[in-house]
Amino acid sequence: MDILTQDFYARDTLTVARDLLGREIVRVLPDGTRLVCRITETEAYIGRLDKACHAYGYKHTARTETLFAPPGTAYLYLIYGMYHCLNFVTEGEGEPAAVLIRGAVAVENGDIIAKNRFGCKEKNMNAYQRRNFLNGPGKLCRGLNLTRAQNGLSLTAPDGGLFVCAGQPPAPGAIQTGKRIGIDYAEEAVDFPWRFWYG
DNA sequence: CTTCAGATGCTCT
DNA sequence: GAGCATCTGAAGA
Repeated sequence: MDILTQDFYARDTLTVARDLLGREIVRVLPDGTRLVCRITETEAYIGRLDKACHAYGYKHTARTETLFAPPGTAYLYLIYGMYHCLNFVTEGEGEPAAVLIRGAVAVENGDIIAKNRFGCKEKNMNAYQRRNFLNGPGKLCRGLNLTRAQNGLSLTAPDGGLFVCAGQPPAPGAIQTGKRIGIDYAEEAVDFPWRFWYG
């Protein structure tokens, strides 16, 4: 198992966001079951200069403390009262930044992920469910059974039950870039092309 | 295919 | 009290 180390996350956030495409998120359940999915869509958030980032202007609050944690830390928070978003902390000492995981495809134990999402087996999903399986941050967290209970976990320690493996990154030419989703409040930052996807 | 309202609770002012 | 890095189901074109 080639688990990505802290060096991977301790880089420029835009670089990490691109480089995370094709990588595999491994979620080890308490009973040892491995839920695995491949990352297909990411977004970068950089507190230093990005009004869409929770820690814009180095703002410290109870929620943003995780963004100041070492690179390779999982940042999870509750959104709209009922969904969760999974991020990976990037950059380095004192620089609050992270990559939001917006989309993925199931690789291992898809039946359990499908059960978390729709209460059925992967094979029994209808066409609409297949198309909308893990293509959103809230959907991904629901499928992998991730909540704020995992906030602050280290992604570089295998015993945490959440880490990322090397996987198979796409060819650079296959990566598409665009504006981020759902941050209309962020003034000039709404136009930053910090969303990456492929496939 | 599209738009649209409602759900639901934490976070920050 | 206002707003939120979302999703779903229903209804219409």
